[in-house]
Amino acid sequence: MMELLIADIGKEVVLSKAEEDIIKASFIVKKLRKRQYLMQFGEVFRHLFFVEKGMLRAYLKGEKDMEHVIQFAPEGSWIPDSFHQLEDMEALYNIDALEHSEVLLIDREIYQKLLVQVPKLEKYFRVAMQKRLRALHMRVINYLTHFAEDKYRMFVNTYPDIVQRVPQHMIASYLGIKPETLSRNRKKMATRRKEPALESKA
Amino acid sequence: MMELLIADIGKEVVLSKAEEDIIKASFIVKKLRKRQYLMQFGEVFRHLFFVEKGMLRAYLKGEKDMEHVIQFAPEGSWIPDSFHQLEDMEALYNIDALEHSEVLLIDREIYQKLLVQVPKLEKYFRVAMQKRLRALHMRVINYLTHFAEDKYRMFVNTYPDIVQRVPQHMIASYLGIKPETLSRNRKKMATRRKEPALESKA
DNA sequence: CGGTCTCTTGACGGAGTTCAAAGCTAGTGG
DNA sequence: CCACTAGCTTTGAACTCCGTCAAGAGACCG
Repeated sequence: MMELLIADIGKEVVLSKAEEDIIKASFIVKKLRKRQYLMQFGEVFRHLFFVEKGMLRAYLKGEKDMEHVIQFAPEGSWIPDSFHQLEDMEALYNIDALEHSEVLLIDREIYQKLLVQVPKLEKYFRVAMQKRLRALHMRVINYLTHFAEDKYRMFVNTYPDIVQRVPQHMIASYLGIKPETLSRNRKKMATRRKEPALESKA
Repeated sequence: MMELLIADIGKEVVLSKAEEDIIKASFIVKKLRKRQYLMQFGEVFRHLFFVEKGMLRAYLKGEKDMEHVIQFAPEGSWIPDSFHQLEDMEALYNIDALEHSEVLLIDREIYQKLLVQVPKLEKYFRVAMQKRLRALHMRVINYLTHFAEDKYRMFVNTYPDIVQRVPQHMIASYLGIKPETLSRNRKKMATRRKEPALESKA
């Protein structure tokens, strides 16, 4: 229980057994079945979430119920996109489970207390935030390189594991392209790899 | 001198006169003329920058010397995109001045010391980082809306001041569209506003 | 007043979207 | 355990928005 969280923190700072116990006591475990909501647009959210097992997704709905995927959160991730909203506030998006998942919840008030009890966590969270900033940055840069094919290629390189686990149309949504376009591009990429040089006559 | 920085910090935390002085002593003022570089791709950068006056821009060069604007930084901003890289590292992009500007530099080692001397700055910087995360988030969401016109409209709503001060082609670059496209869209938007209903015959 | 920088406009081509339909796959319930 | 359905991927054809290339006009600065 909570091994992944403890391990993730352990990558940044060294925890005593006592500190581990304090941390563990601050979280609540919640199990989600596939498709189940963790949070919905407009709710006031009082918690931070760590994905211990499975995969979650943050997304919002645009025109004609178009879904825009904001973030994929496989086990080991914080969601939403860590901590950029610590004040009380209505959620800007929906979060649901793409697989049967286990999520660790921490109330934001308890989170504040935890930081006082185990100050070295400050560093852990600051680093997590920096990682997210960097990732978002790379994503923006990715969007600026124009072609859909390049965007997809970059996504596959960066998140090979996620590609295997989520439906294609959600990746398309994350990249800001249509599922049909992604399907066609994948085909193009595949055939190109098979026939690097093409004979004009047999 | 440094009024804007002190005022910006003052919005988050209350500073004593002594603390103000410590802060002021930690920064160096640098004046930049229009087009002058503050930092170039590949340099190891040892400083954080606060824009006290004028406007700066972070950008990178892609294929065929295409410039991609990453960030606009008017007075009151930190650049680059605050703090996601505090370790020694080569700059990922160029930063130059779009107007005659004044920038406050702080060496990263001195920055670390400053945080120890004036711990309440931790909060200021954490909040600044959160603001950046949120802004980047909104930008990603903006990219997901397909049409160039929508992207531009959203930019104008979010940064009406910047629109007035920087060349259009840089805004186009920031949005990931071509200057020609932006020009055409602006025209469409303008004419549409002038003639909401159109007579088919005179 | 000359050069650079910027914005505009036109014509053409190409990448991506839309709409529609059919084939696949996997989860669910009988 | 099979059958059925709902969700997902693929494919096609027509169309649209955007990019490319090119040229010209206006604005600013030295």
